[in-house]
Amino acid sequence: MSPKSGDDGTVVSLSDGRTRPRGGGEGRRGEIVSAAADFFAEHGYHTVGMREIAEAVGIRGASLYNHFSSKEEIMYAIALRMTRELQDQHMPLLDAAGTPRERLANLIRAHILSLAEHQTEHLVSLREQTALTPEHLAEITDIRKYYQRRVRDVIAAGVAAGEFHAVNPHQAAVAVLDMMNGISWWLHDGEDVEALADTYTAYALDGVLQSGS
Amino acid sequence: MSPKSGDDGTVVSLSDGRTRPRGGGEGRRGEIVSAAADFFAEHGYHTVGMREIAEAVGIRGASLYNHFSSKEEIMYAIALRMTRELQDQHMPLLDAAGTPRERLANLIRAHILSLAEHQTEHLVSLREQTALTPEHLAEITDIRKYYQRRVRDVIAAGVAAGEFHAVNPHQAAVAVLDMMNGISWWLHDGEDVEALADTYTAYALDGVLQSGS
DNA sequence: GTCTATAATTGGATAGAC
DNA sequence: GTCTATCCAATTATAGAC
Repeated sequence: MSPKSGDDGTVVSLSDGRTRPRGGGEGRRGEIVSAAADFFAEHGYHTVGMREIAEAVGIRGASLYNHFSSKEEIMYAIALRMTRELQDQHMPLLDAAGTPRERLANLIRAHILSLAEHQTEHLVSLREQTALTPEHLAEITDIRKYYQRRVRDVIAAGVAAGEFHAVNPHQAAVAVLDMMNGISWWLHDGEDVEALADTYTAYALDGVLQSGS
Repeated sequence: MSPKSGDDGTVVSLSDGRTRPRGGGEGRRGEIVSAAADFFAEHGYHTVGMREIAEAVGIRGASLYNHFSSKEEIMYAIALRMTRELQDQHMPLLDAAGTPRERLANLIRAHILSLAEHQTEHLVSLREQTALTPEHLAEITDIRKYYQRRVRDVIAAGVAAGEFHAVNPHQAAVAVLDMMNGISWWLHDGEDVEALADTYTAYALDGVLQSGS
């Protein structure tokens, strides 16, 4: 087994010809999460059975319980991966040097690019929140709220610096995030994601945040 | 039974002190749909049992089948009520006299007001699409697409008239609709809906549609 | 870590009396 | 139209061998 691969040797080919183990490098667990996310996105959390998920990764239903203690734990892993990944990768962009406008532009671009890269997981973690236990939901919600607060703060900083006209940073942050997250519902393969990111950056920075409301 | 009421006499009090039968005036069926929508919004379609819905309207689970042939038919009624209502009530606003900008402003306001009035149904019909049969989903999707096309067309008309700067009416329509529909997820009682409609109208007309992308 | 077999429960839907 | 009683299928999760 020469190129580094998943536990069963499954690999995913990248655009430059190299390969990486399927499932985000977490081995079998990552494989399961990715397969489950695809099914959940297509058919919804509750219509998908453990047997289907298992079959997709080449094992039997019962064997899933060697990796996750319940179906909900798989869903939780999806939601956590998405929210944490967005937070860990994007918050540094808001902490970096630059004007508020520049920092927000970087975040919007990064947000849309990761959303496009993990579209199914993102859609599932937005749509299937009711599948989470109250404790897990609370944890996910906290992370989301923190992310939203940070966006609000950089908008407020931009308003203070005279770069934006919006008078209500909280409401503007919600509107911009809802507009971006909506992309998860309709983005299809073959779309020019870079152009999409440019367009939405303009919608936000030269649009919503200049509307003077 | 003096004021007009539901089959069981249940009434809803309006802001001016008058009452109307609960459930949108469709009698028992409307009552069931409203109760189901509340539960679906709170806990998700699949976590809610027929027995719970029945109990909420004061009957037994089996009796629901005198009004709906299946649980999915209840969900379908929710989705159809929301999509058709938006279409029937709002398309005339786009057909009326006035500039594209004025007509779109009227639609945005009406969209947000009905969304606030029927928030739970709206959230459910957006989020629980995977609960619908393929046939019903296709029907709902067609109505949604038509609505979106009409918004795109009025944007295109506004661009042609020099009222808007957006170069891609389709993408701008999607962004504006996603931004508005996002409201369903977080709107809470006591919010000033009129002010919200004003703000979002500005986000769209003076924001996204002036961003020049 | 995966398997077969099965437990345990849930939940949508039906039958037939009233 | 509503009830009680029940069926039946599906599905999460466990037990214990390999």
